Amino acid sequence: MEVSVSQENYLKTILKLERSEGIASNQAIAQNLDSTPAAVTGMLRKLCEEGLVEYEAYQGAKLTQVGEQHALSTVRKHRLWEVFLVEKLNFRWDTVHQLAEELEHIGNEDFVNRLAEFLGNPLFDPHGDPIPDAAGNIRERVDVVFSSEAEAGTMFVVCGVSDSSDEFLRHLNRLGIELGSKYHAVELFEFDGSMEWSNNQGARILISSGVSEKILIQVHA
Amino acid sequence: MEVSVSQENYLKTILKLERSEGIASNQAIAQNLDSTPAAVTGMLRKLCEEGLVEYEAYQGAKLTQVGEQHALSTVRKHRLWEVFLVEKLNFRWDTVHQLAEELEHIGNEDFVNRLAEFLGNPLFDPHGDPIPDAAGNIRERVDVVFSSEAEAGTMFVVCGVSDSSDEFLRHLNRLGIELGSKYHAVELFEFDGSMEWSNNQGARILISSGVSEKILIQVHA
DNA sequence: ATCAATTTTTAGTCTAACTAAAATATTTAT
DNA sequence: ATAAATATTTTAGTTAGACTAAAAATTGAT
Repeated sequence: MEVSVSQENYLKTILKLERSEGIASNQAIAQNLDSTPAAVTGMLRKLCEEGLVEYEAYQGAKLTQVGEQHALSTVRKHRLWEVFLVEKLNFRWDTVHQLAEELEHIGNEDFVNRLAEFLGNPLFDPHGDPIPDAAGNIRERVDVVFSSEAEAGTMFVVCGVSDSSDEFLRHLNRLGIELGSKYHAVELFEFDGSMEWSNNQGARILISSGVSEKILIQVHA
Repeated sequence: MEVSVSQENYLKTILKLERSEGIASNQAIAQNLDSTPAAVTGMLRKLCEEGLVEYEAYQGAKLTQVGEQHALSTVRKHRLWEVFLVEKLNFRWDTVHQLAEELEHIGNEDFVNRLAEFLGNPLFDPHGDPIPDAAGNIRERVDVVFSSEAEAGTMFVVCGVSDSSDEFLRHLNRLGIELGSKYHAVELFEFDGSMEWSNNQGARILISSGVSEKILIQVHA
């Protein structure tokens, strides 16, 4: 049973939509993959025939056990490669997505597991996204909230982003924000939802609500 | 200028044939890629239009400067990935070819160079094949001969193979021969060209001419 | 029950690479 | 120099995989 690159991208998208919306609608899949609902119908039929997706006409798509394992394996590969690229090859976190998008389609389980082992079985990728283990289990993080929720006066650590686009990550680079950065929430401006943060050197930065709503943090005890 | 996977495989094949035969004939290319001369003609036209190959009808193909650089870069990637797979992920040398064949088509110069740097800019891959440097220079080895040439009484080190097929490498595994193995040529049997070697523990093995003609060695001074 | 939104069907497109067989060019041997 | 053998190219069409536009069907909300 050969799964094509395009098919793997469908599986990944369906996994994501299933987790966020419960079911993957045709239109949502099309939007995510920059395609059309008609094309999606065709592919869902094929994936259904191959036992990767449960699909009844007009009822949207869900992954089968097999399909979900495959999708999780692809996500696992993607995130492991991102770790490799950042930690071993010294890429910046805003430049690894496209390469990982290509690398994720190569090789079998054995290969991925060796890669994971080599990297020390990391739990999170450079954007803070959890890496599924060999069995497909994702340890979801607890105590993680969006930085827009941080109350004035609290200390926190940046531990993820909900948008891994190059543009957003480059913006964070300019602000000097990266995974592990520690800040103090100085003030929330009700007027526009923007915030002022200070770092442990006392330097202050202003964060727009658009940005603070995409940064994941853990508040210090 | 996008070069497809298939095109990169053509370039690699032409490079190989050019080095061994001076020019790459249509038939030879077809044979190497398990295709037909007619298909090769079509692809050579396309590669010529894209400036990767010099090609005049009926005259065979040669790489242009650009085409050669591209082919060398692909070979570089292939061999670096083989080093990665064997040294970092602990694959055996007879199991890395297919994976490297897929990995070699991913990413740009920057990526390869970082990979090389990470691996310590190795000069040879796990089969003893030289790895082109970033500029495309291959340091060909000197003092290397086929083991079938070893005279009785000499000591030598295995430093390469001219056949990297899984079958051959697995055969060497069974014989206990690997890169860096040291042997003493005990005797050459004129009858069938087979040889007897002994290792530094005194264990003796019989090597058929078919095998000794594919093993590259450096004779000890 | 009706209408708007969504999904599916239909019919056909596109790209990249391939093949078989006929036609043409080149090379080799005489 | 020329015929025969060999190699290459042309022609015409195939295949695979995924896509599109527009028409038809279905669903869900009121």
